[in-house]
Amino acid sequence: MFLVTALEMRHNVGMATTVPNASRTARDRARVELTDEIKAVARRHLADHGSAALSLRAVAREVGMVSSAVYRYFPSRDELLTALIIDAYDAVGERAEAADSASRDRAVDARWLKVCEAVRAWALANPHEYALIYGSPVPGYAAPQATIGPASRVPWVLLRLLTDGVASDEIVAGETPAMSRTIRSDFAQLRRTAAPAVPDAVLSRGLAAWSQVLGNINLEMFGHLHNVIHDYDAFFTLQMRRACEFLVRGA
Amino acid sequence: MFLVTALEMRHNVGMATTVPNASRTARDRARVELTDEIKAVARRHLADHGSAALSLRAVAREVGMVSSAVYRYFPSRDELLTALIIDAYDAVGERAEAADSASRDRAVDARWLKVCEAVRAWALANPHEYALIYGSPVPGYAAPQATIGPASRVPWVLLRLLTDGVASDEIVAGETPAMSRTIRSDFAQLRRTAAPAVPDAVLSRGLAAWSQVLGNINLEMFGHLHNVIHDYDAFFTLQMRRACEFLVRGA
DNA sequence: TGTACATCAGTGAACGCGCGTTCACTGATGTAC
DNA sequence: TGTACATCAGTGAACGCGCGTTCACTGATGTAC
Repeated sequence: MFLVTALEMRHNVGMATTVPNASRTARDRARVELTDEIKAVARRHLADHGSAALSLRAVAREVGMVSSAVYRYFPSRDELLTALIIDAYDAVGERAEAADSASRDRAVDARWLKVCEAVRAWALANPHEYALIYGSPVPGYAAPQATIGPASRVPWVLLRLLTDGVASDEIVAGETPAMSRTIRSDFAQLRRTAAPAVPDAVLSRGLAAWSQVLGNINLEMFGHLHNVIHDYDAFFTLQMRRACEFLVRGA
Repeated sequence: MFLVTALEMRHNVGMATTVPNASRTARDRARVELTDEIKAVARRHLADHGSAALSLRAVAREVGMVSSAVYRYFPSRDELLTALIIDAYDAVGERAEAADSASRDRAVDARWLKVCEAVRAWALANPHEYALIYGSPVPGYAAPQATIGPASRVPWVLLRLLTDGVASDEIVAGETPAMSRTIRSDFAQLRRTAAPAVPDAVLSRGLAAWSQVLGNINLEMFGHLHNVIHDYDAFFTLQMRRACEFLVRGA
C-alpha cells in the first residue's frame, strides 16, 4: 500500500489515462489512439503469457506495426510495462471509488464490503493485471515513482471509510493491543497523512481487513483453495462479512 | 491450500528430497549429488532473475555442464521447475512442522503464532521460492499432481492445531455466521478429511487467519507497505497476535 | 491562401544475443557369467 | 577373479526460434510566414 498525500493524489489521478479531446490535430489523435491500442494489445498478451513474457515484437506484430515503430510510443519494454501497471492500479482504484460512492448513503461496514467485493470482481475479471500489481513483482523491474499515485487509490478509499466510520461512531475503537513505539509512530504518520482521528486499534484492524482481502483473493486465484472451497463467491462474502464486523466492532 | 489425506501425505512427504545412502554405486551417488547441485544453482538463479527467466542453459553453464547434459537429470525445464516447487513446499512445510513440534507443550494460540512466524521467516529468507509457490503462478506452467502432497504440509499443521484446540476447549466455537449450503458442505468435507469435530465457525476463522498470514507476507514482501510500515517484524507479530486471539476466542 | 520548412510516424535491415531441445558420439562405470 | 557386454553421463554441433534495441531512410502531416 503506497500512500501519497491528498494533494499529490489529485495531481496524479487520471494522468495515466488518455485525454480524448484535448489535442486537435489528426496526428495527435492518431497518437493517442495508437498508444491505447498498443496498451490494449499488450494487456491481452499479458493475459495470455504473463508479464515476464510480454514482448514488444509480438505486440507490434499484432498491432500491425514493425517492431521498431513501437519505440515512437514507448521508449522501452519497461516503460510499456509501467504504463500497464499504472492503468491496472487506476482501473481497480476506479472500481473501488465507484463502489464506494454508489453506496454513499449506507453504513460504513456495508460500504467497506462493497469496496472489497469490487476489488475482487475486478481481480477475477482481470487476473493477469491483478497479478501484475498484487502478485509477485516482475523480476528485474523496479516500480517507478509514477506508479505511487495510482497505487494509492484503493488504500485511500479504505482509509477514508475508516475516517468516516470513526467520525460517525460506526467504528468503535475497541481494545488497543500492546504495540511497539515504532508501530505507534507508523500509525501516527498514517493518521497524519490519510486518516485523521483514527485510533491505532482501528488502523491496525483496518490493515488486517485489507490484508484479508488480498489474502483471500490470492488463495482463490492462485489455486490454493482448489478442491477445498467450491463456491468462491459465497466464501469470499462470508469471510469479508466477518472481517467487516470485526473491523467495526473491534471484537 | 491443497489437501490430501494423511495416508497420501505420508506417502508423498520426503519423496522430493534426496535419499543419501540408499544407493551405493558411485554412479548413483554422483547422480544424487549432481541433481541436488543443479537444483541448488537453479534456486539461486530463481532468486536472481525470477521463475519465468529460469534458464536451463544458464544453470548448466554454472554447474559446469554443457546444456544438453542437464537432460540426463531433468527431462525438461518444466520438470526442473516442478522439482523446485516441490522442494519449496517441503522446505516451508518442514519449518512449520518444526515450529509446531518445538512448541508442543504450549497453548494452541501460542503454537499457531509460532507456526505463522516460521512461515514468514522462511518467506523472508527465501523470497523467490516464496513467490514461486504463493505468488502469481508461472505463466504457461500447470502444477502437476506431485506438488499436492508437499503443498498440503503447512495447511495440515494448521488444521491439526484447530483440531487440537477444539478438542482441548482452547478454541471456542463462537457464533456461527450464516452461510450457504455449498459452503457448509465444503466445510463438512474439510472436517472429514482433515479436521475432525472442528465446527464450521472455527474452520471459517481458521481460513481467515491463514489468509491473513499470506496477505500480510504479500503486502510486506511485494512492497505494498513501503513507507507505511517500517518495523515489519513488530507489525507482523501484532497482526498475528490479534488474528490468533480472534481465532481462539471467536469474537 | 500558398509555399518552404520542420516535425514526426513508420519502414526494413541489421546487431548480437540467449533460449529449449535433439541427436549421434565417446568413454567411463556397472553387471552377469 | 577376469572378461564381455550393457548402461549411462557427458560432449559438441546443430536446428529453429524469438527477443530488445539501433539506425538511416522515406513520406506524410503540421506550422510559420
